[in-house]
Amino acid sequence: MGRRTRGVGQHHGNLRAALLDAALQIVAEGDVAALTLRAVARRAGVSPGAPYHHFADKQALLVAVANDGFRQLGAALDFEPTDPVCTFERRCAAYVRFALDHGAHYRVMFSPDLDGEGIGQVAAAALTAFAGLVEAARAVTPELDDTELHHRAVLAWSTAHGAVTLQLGGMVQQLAPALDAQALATAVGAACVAIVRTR
Amino acid sequence: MGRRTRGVGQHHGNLRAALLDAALQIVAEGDVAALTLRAVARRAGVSPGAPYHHFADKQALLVAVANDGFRQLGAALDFEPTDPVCTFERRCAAYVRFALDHGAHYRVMFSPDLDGEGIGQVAAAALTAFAGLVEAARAVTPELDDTELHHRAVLAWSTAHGAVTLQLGGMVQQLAPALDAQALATAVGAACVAIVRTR
DNA sequence: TGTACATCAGTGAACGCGCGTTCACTGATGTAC
DNA sequence: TGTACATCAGTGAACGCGCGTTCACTGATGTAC
Repeated sequence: MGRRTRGVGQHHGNLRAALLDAALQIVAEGDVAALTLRAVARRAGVSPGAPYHHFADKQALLVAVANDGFRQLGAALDFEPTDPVCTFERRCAAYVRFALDHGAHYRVMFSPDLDGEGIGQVAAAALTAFAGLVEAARAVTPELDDTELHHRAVLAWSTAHGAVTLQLGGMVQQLAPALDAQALATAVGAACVAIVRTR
Repeated sequence: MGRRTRGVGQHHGNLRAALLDAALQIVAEGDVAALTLRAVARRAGVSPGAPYHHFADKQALLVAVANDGFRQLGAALDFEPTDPVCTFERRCAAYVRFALDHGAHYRVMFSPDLDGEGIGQVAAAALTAFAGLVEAARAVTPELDDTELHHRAVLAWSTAHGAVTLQLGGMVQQLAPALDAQALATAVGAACVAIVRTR
């Protein structure tokens, strides 16, 4: 259980975590396309076969990264609700802030390369996050029926997700240089409130 | 210039266009990751080397698809302005409608795989599209300064882009089954108006 | 209208590469006695 | 405290594959005379 001397050619100690870390580093530097199992192993200083002692295959590694991300996102959005509008606004802004602070995680979480087994888990995690958004919206406009509430929540999520995607792609920087990560998060929060309250 | 008999082993006639078509078909069926030059050639019924008579390399093919998409998007958004609010709303909705109707195009247009030469062209096209959005927003709220106008336009674009991305990923279908493409476009239009007008 | 010829747009085989995955192996670790 | 042994978590070589790209080639097309 304790640290061991990192002598040549034997056990690593905590390779699983190191592989997840390495994966995030790779995504942070290049795009998701650079995220190959061999590159991850290389980055972790380990042979190409080593990851298979911790993950069934490449997909399992991707799924683990995504689940990790959704877990952290859940934690980032989990704070005591206060005033309904304020809570909803903060939640939306926190979503954007988290996504921009954890760009690599976020990219994997929404990567179209996520496929096969275990993706159900990931989808469920995304759904849970969305449910939180719906509930926060319900507190703001309790008079709306469930369908309308879901529609508004989809629009709010679209705004947050779109802002994150455009920013991570470097486009916001080009179009509105004054909008840094923090300002973007705040602006998205306000926009989401406007969306839910409109009409 | 006329059609020729498609006899074995000779000229194709209009391979360039056929390759662009094939690329779109492939993206429409799988994800962008399935879009390999060899797959495109295969789909077009041609040898792996043939595309090189029409495109310098794989990137050039991607760029051509993206430029094609932006050109068509520009056309879809180019209609006579009427009432400012109505025009802005219609433009945003038309953006979403176009993107969903041309999902394959859209995916390539915003693919992170777009790199290298010629990407400047694509970026310029995206910027032009954005400028149109800003102008439409300016007509709605002429009292805002340029910076604030750009910020609102970024948020509106985020909403449209996010909605398209989530829908193309199949997530909207899961979260709000009643929101089909048309309804989503309409809802995004209304949301964008709310965003630009807010405060 | 024919003929010679340059050009164009294909073919198909080949290249080197990095990928995901497998597998026999090996040395370190932890446990039973 | 030692010793025998099962297990664990690595190595590194190898596999087959599809990729992007190149290249010598070839047959069809279009033009000059």
